[in-house]
Amino acid sequence: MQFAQVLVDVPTMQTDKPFTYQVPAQLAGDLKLGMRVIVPFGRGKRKIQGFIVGFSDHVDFKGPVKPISAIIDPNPVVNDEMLKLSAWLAQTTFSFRISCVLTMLPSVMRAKAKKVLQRTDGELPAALQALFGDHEQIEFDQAALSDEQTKLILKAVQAGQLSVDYVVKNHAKPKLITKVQAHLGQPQLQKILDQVAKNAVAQQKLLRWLIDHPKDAIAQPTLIKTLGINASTIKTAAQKGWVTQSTVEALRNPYQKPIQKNYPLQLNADQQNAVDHIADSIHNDNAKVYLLEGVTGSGKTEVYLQAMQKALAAGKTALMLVPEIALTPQMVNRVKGRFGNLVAMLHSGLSMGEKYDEWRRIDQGDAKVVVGARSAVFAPLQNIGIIIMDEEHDSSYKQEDTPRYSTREVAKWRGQYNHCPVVLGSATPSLESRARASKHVYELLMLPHRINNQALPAVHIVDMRNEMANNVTSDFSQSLVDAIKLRLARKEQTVLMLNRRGYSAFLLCRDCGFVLKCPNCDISLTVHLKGHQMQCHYCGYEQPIPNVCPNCQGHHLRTFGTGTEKVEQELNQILPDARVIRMDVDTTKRKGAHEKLLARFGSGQADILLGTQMIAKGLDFPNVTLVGVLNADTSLELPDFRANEKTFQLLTQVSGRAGRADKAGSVYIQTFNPDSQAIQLAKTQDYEQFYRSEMRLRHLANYPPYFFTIRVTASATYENQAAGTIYQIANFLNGALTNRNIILGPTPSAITRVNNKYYYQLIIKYKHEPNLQSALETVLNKYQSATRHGIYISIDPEPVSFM
DNA sequence: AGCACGCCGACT
DNA sequence: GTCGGCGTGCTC
Repeated sequence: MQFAQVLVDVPTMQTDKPFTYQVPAQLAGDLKLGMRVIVPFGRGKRKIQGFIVGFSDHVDFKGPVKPISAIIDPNPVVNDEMLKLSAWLAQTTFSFRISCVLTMLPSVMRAKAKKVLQRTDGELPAALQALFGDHEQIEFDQAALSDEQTKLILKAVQAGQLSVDYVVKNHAKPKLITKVQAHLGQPQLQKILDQVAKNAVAQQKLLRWLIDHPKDAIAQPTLIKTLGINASTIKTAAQKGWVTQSTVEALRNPYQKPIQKNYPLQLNADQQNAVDHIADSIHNDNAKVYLLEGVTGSGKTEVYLQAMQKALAAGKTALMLVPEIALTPQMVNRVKGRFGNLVAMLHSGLSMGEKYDEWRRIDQGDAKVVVGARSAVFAPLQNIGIIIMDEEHDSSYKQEDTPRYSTREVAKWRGQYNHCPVVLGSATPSLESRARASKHVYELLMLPHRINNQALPAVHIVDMRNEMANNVTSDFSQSLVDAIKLRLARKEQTVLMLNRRGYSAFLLCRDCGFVLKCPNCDISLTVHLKGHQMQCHYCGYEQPIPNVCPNCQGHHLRTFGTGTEKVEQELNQILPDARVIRMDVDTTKRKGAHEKLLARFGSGQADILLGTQMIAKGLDFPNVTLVGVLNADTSLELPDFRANEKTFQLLTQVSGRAGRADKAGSVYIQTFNPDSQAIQLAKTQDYEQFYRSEMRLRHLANYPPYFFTIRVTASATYENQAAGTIYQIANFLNGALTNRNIILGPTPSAITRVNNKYYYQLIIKYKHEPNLQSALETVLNKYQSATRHGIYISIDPEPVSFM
């Protein structure tokens, strides 16, 4: 194997193929497939990161072949499965293979090459001399240097006084700790202890500990802390030969709190049936996809846990995916309580280092169960026995930037590769999945009953048009207020949902009709009382709330569209004694804030939990007997064909938060569209009927699941560039594709300008389109050079929204 | 991406 | 004449 095929870390169309490199003799024995290496690339001395994707004995490339410079990690970081998966992913998501490889790995492996300036010989100009000081080499960070300095440096390089070198920076460093262990036997230590000076207290403490723990290897910092001694005592002890110090890899474990063990629960007949079916596939290496449709509170989680247990019992591993927001401590404790140290967690709350450590635990085979959000679908588990995807309809499973993969599709691919079942679970499956179950592509498993046959909560629809007619300007109907008061009196808890954060959606001048907009985006600014700022939810722009109209200097500015901040204020007025916790992006930004707020609510330190849709999932608080939805219309009014589906799912999910233990629950849904299908059916929580009625609408309008969809977006600095490009693409596609598909648009995207870039899009609806893949690849190739002019094309297969 | 080459206008 | 602006092409 003289040559290696290397995927270079340069995400462009022209470099999206393996490059051939020589295997130098000194690396020949160590190089393995999937290893991360450093290679020279380009004319200069530029060095970059690459991944070995193949070996060969001959070269096809005509031209000089360079040798691989070095190996980055001692072991391969990408296995055979991941190499194949990355190729498939690159093709189906129209993205670069290297981008796919990098998304599968922890972010610390996104190495960046650093330029370093090295002194060679001769006197440097005074200005540069000052820059170097005593150092022989410094980092060449052009951004931190002035133009003058850069010029001087380039001159010095040409004159041979300096040289530019490249260092590929690797952040993926395992954390190392020093362990201490007794080196002598107990009798010898005892003898030393007897002879040691009476005032050498620290040494005595250490010796006593060593005598008590003859075998233990303890982390040095822990030993220092427990004994109250310092590092020099241990150093001296090592020099005297009492102890040995060794450096080992420390894996940061983010959940070190002791977790209460829990045991499998008794299953009801439906649950048992589901577990039996899944177990059957596990034992027969059958890559079947199951749709587990269970009403809220039907015990899906217990089915998951017991199915995973079956996989472990068969000597295999288990992967469980959950929406990011549902990774609550409750969920974590439940899984950890069942499988203990075998569990690795992957979620956004971990630091980069912690994620890397968890990844390594999985890679080394120390963790057999992985629980995590979207990106955990790439966890380097081997010999997977089951993949579970909870709340499979959740939109957070779709990655919204490149590679725009669907977690569900990746999970199914891995199911095929590992010959294991994939379980998609939901109370409100996506219509796509439910339709596939009807066509027997998936096997449908139903959990129609709640645990202990508990009744579903009673749902009341409150017609807000009547409330308005009664001249009520509050965001609360009288019936909802009465219901909350009743819970307060009974010392029960309430969950209130309003799907809009901030104080109010926009600020309007009643004199001239002016609405304050973001200077960078085509969107109105949201009023936030906290910090007294107007905020853009798209680009993060902020400015103080104006006192007078910026347009006419009038004083009649009014806020419209209630957000959670305002509701919190209203609650304090209507129910001054109620203790309210508000949970939205603004109150949960800090690390751990989410958990803290939920823990406070769970322990009864508040009466009302008010939040955006982040409170709709997975919460299980037995004392919650009332759920109020303040405005069910926000998601219904979206200009998206999935508006009904999203509304029904959200209402059903949030309703499921009420009455989960022995107390009956009730739900109040306030709406201006009480007759809408989505809201009427959420009342009875009848998913099957919703499915049937919504399928009819989708069929009539040629929408998914009857059609596949793909979105092509052109973005550019100038509006005419974006528009011009998308029209050219539309023309090309009309010629290149068969006439059996439908192209919607081109149109400006719902928010045409975001962060000073213009977005235009078109949507292709198709059933079977043989030319699609090649036509879209042609589009990408054609417009690849346009990136130089700030024009970008993006292709999104099965977008979650058409906006 | 990032770098070099190369072709044009404006300076010591 | 040469310095440096940016448009273009290539990287094993």
